[in-house]
Order: sequence, then C-alpha cells, then structure tokens
Amino acid sequence: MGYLDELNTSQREAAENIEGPTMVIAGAGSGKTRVLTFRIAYMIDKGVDPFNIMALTFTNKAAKEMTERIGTIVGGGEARNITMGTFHSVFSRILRYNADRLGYPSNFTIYDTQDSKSVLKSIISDFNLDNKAYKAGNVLGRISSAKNNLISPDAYAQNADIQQEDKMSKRPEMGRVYKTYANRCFNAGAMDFDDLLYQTNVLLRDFPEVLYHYQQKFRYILVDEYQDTNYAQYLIVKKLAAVYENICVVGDDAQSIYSFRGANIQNILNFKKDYPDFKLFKLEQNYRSTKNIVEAANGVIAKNKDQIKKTVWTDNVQGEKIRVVRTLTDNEEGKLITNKIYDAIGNNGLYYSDFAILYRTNKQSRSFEESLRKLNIPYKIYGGLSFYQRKEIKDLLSYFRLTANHHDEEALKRVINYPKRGIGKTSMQNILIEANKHGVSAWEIMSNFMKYPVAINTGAKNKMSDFVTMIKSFAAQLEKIDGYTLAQEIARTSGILKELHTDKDKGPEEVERYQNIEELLSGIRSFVAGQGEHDSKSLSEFMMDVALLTDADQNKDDDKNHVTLMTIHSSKGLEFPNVYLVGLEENLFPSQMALNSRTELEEERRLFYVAITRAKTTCTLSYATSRFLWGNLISSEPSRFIDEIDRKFLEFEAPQRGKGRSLGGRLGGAFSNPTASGGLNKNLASKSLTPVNRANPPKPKTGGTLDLKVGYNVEHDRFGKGKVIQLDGDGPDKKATIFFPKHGSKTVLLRFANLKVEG
DNA sequence: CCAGTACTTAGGTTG
DNA sequence: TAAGTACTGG
Repeated sequence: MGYLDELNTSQREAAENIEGPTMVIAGAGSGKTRVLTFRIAYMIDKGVDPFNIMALTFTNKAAKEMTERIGTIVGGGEARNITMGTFHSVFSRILRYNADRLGYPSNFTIYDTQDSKSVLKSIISDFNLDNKAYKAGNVLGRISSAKNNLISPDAYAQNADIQQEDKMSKRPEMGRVYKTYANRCFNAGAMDFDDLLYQTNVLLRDFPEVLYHYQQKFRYILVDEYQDTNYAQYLIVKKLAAVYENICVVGDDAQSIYSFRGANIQNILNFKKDYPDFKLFKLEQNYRSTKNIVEAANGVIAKNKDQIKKTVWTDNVQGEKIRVVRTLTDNEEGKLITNKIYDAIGNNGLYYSDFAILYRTNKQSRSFEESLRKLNIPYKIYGGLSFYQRKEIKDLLSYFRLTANHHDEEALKRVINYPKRGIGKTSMQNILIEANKHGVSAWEIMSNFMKYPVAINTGAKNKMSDFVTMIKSFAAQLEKIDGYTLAQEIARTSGILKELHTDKDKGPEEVERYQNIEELLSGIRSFVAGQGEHDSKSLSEFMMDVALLTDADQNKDDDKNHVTLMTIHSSKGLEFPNVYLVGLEENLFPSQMALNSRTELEEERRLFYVAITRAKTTCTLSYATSRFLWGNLISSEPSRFIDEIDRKFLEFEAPQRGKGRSLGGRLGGAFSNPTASGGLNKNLASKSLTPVNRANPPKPKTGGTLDLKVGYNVEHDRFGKGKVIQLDGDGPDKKATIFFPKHGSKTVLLRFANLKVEG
C-alpha cells in the first residue's frame, strides 16, 4: 500500500475512511481524482470485493480516466469488476436487466435530444398548438425538469402551482403534451436521457426486491462531482446507500456551474441531514497553480454568499501576475491573443498543447479560429456538433436501431424514405395517425395491414411491406452473425452506402460524409472484436451503449499537440499551463441573462473561478471595447469580474501600438470601400432580373406523364440530361426518379418537371 | 418533389 | 451576421 504515501495528510485520511458516510470537499486542483482512485484501490486491498463497489461520474471521460488509473494500481482484472461509469450508463444497464418489470423491452432505444425534440414537434403540430409558445426545446426543458424532480405526467397535470406557471408562460396544454410525449416514447420502446434516471427511481420505488438486490450488491458507493447531481440522482444514491451507508461523495460547491440544467447545490447540504454522523474532509492544498493564481481566485469566490468555507492554498511559486489586455474589437482580440501564443511558443520552446483559449459562448471562437489559421497554428475547437449527431451517422444508426427495436418511431421516420423508396409524407402521416389512435407503434400498423386497415394506396402499402421485410431480415441475423458483418450488410442493403457513394465525387463535404460512415463501421469492428474470435459481439450489444457515447469516447489517435479552444463550461476538470480567458465584458461574461438575480450572478462568478483555476503557470484576461453582435458593432465595458480581482495580482498591459491604425483601416475601408455599394447594387440587380425571367411564360406541358418508361433518356430544364430509373404515383402525383450524371439522382414530380423525352 | 426565398432568432451542456 | 425553418412556385 505504498501508494498511499503519495497522498498528503487530508487526502490520505479521506482515502482511508472507507466505512460510513463521507463527504470530501475538494478545492480546484487539490487532487480529487487521485483521492478517489486511491480510495478504491485501498478498499480492494482491505478485502472489499470489487463487485460491491459502484463509482458514479458525470462524464464518460472521467469514468474512463478513473478506470484506467485504478487498473494501473490494482490490475485491470480487478478494476473491470467495479461498476463504474456515468449515472446514465450504469443505470441504463440496470434498467435493461429489469426492463420487463416496467413494461419496456430490454433492448429499449435511448432517444437523444434530437429525437426527443422531434417527438415533441410532432405532438405540438398534432395538437395544433402555437409553435411560438411551444418551442420544442423549451417544452423538452420543462419535461426534463419535471422528470428530474420525479414529477410524473399525472402529478404534473394535477399540480396547481405548475399549472399556474404554465398558464403564465402561455403553455396551458403542457400537461397534455408531457403525458402524450411519455406515452409515445413508451409505445416506441424508448427512454430519453431523463427517463434513465426517472425510471430507475420508479424501479427502486415499486420493486422492493430490486432495491434490496442492489442495496446488497452496491455496499460501497462513490459519487464524483456531487455538486452537479440533480434530485433524481440524489434519490437513487440515497436509496441504494440506505442499508450500509458506505457512501462517499466528492465535490466542490465553488465549481457548481450547471444549476441551469437541474444540478442542485442543496444536495451537498442535505448530506448533513441524511447522514448526521458523516465525516467531512477538506482538500485545500492546490497542486496545480501559482500562488498568484490561487490567491486571485480565492478573492473572487469570496464575494459569493452561498458557499462552504474553505481555504485553498498552495506551496507553488508566486508566479507571474495575471495579465489584462484590452483591444478595440473582437477581431483585434483574436489577432492579439494569437500573436501572443505565437511569440510564447517561438521564444520559450513550448508546445501548442500548453495553451488554451477559454470563452463564455461558443460563437466567440470564430475570431480566434481565423487568426490561428492564418498563422498556421494547429488548434482544436471542442464542442459543437458531435460525431454521433451528424446526419449520415444518425441515418445509419437509425437502421441499426430499427433492427434492434422495430418500434423505435424516430428511427423509422428517419429512414423509411431514405434512401428514396417512394414512401411519401402523407402515407407516413396516415400510418402515424392510425398508430396513435390504437396506441401502438407505427411498425405495428405497417406490418399488419390486415388488422389495421389504413386508407393509403396499395403501392405505398407494398413498399412499406418490402421495407418491413428488409428490416426483419436484418433482425433475423442479429444474434447469428457478428455486429460488424451485419452492420456492413445493413449499410449496403439499405442503400445508404450507395446513396453516399454516388455523391462521392461531388465535393469535400460528401467525401467527409462517406468517410464518417467508414469510421463508424470501423468503430463497430473494433468494438465487436472484443477479446477473442469466439466471443465477438453482436450489433445489439453495440447499440446498447451507442446513445451514451460522446466524441471523447472515440479513440482517435490524432495529433494532440494543438491549442485548445473551448467554453469555460467544458474546461471544468482540465488544466493548462497557459490560459487565455477572453471576452471579459459586461453582458457577455457575466452573461446578460444572469444579471437578474444574485444566485445567477453567483453562478457566473463560480464560472469565472473555474476559468481562472484551469491555469497552471500564466493566466491572461482580455476584453474588447467593441464587438460584432448579430451584425452590429456594439460597444462594451470591461467585466466587473476584472475589478473583483485584487489589483496586486494584476498587471495591465498597455494597448499595442499600431492597433488604432489597423482598426481605422478597417472601419475606413468599410465606409469608403466601393465594393460595399457594389455589393448592394448586385443585390438590386439580381432582384430586378427575377421578373424578367418570370415574364417568360412556362412552356405548355407535353404529355410526358403518359408514356414515360424506366430506362428512357430525358432532359430536364435545370438538371440537364438523365435516365429514368424509377416511376411512382399516379395521376397528378406521378413522379420519376432520374439519374442525372451531373447532379446525381433526383425525384421529380412530372406535373412540374417539364421533361423532354429524347427520341 | 426540388429549390429558392422570406422570415425568425440568437446561452452555457452531459448523458 | 448566420443559420435554421416555413412557405411557395414550377
């Protein structure tokens, strides 16, 4: 157990106190992960069975890091038996195992936020609600917070306070929407992210034997980032720990920055009430940053009223002062910071990866991105669209989802007519209406036209039946062949691969799409390979985890030596030698939206605290006195947070010479630049052209509807020459799918297409 | 069905 | 400004 010698006194005490309720308040950079991992290692050394340990984190990254670190201490074999992961992944596994008790299939789909919003959009439109008051995102937020507070649809509808709130925000039908949403998800065999916590609570509440089982299994429970737990998470942990009370929570109230999504600081305070004889450990020595940085940050956070008292200190060197720089515009800010990084690397031989640019809002990344590119500095912007959210990935995954769970309605809607197979919106709408009428899935209707007569034409019915047959043929192989082989077959047979392949020679974006699909498939291949040849995994196994994966889980071996650009929120838990904290302006940071209440402002201040404490050696703050906002140049004042740092830790940098000149050049250019008015003229010109085109009367339609056959060569006004590859629909709905060498294959309505048939 | 246009809106984010 | 959605004409 020599590894314990690597801990300081309070770290060691916290790690060794493995019995009974324990709370660890861990200041920034105080070695929190180290305590957690050593604590688990110590437990195992003391004879605790790894099967009895559950460790919960908030991000996949944290879970992965901890697994690896424990593995190096106690050995991978032991580490594997610990139940470790995010709340969502750990409880999704428990839910799958017990799904039948709740009436869900064990292979239930996990709807991501996109799916959830799409369900809500269709409900809102079905109910004819005003989609201004009922924006899918807002409605989902409302439902999400209900679920996180364990309020069922029925309880929601009966709660007078909630009804009042919804009336005030012009959403009186919220209760009905929530209930319908829950029903549709259930009928689709789908849980959304919040359900994973909500339904776990239902499971533990309604099935005492299940609760008993997991109480016995998880005799030792650890929770990381406890300040970020919401009520649903809090209650799960409380119930599971109720018998043995071997619960250890680790967190830092000063770094609570997610209250806007339901995190509740009160959970830290409740801990005292729930476990009066708990032991409290404070980790106050910072190993990360210089004295200047630590003390400056302390001074800032001291301005908050709500906090648990602690004194973070460090033995590290005094270090440089925090630099404050001012620029005239946001573009100027980008150039200046980028130049500083360029110089620092050139003069001191540092790595690109020693630098991070942190900002409050994603859109601020633009000016830095431009300047970094100009100087050829490698950078990576974190955040934004993740791999798994990309259209082509979601499309293919939808086929996999549908194969595993036929009732998955969002997957069905996505791919029923992609690639094009002549199943239109109206036909599908009729199916969905029928499904909702009977309270069954759309699949149920489509595979049982005898039982559920629907008024759509036979052609569409036949095509749907073909689709059903195709998916069923995939499903028949789910447990027979390995996941990679099946995934490949689905990609091919469904037509997705072909669809993207015909696009391939079009442009870089199309090529990228194709590459993404290849990347997904190769990801499946490595997942499936597992240990040996005989235990290769199935596609259903892959699908169980895929909804919970994020970009960080992709083991890409790309170059790690780059400047990091990210929001302060996503920087939590990370550290960098040199941090540039940009856009320190009133109404931007603190955000304008946080100025209404003390608690909101305090959360912004904690965010500022998190930002400063990411820095190990140097920290630079910057602000611009004017900034482009939605097309307008607005002037801005320096953030109050700069003033909140004691002057003795700051060094104000004189604005650089020549800056005024370059700005003058820019503005002057904009005012006097002939292209500005030229551009305007161009717009006017193109507008005045349109009526001229319209003046050309459309040619009268020839009888193309009648005698067109597959294989004919035709000519289209816009797409040029092509060959008919498919014909669908009748009368006015008659349409042709035509392959145009220049534009790929298109489907056109014959009524409008004005095709010329070539002799 | 496709493509072009008019109109709206704008935070932070994990799973 | 930029991006996304809803609408409209062929």
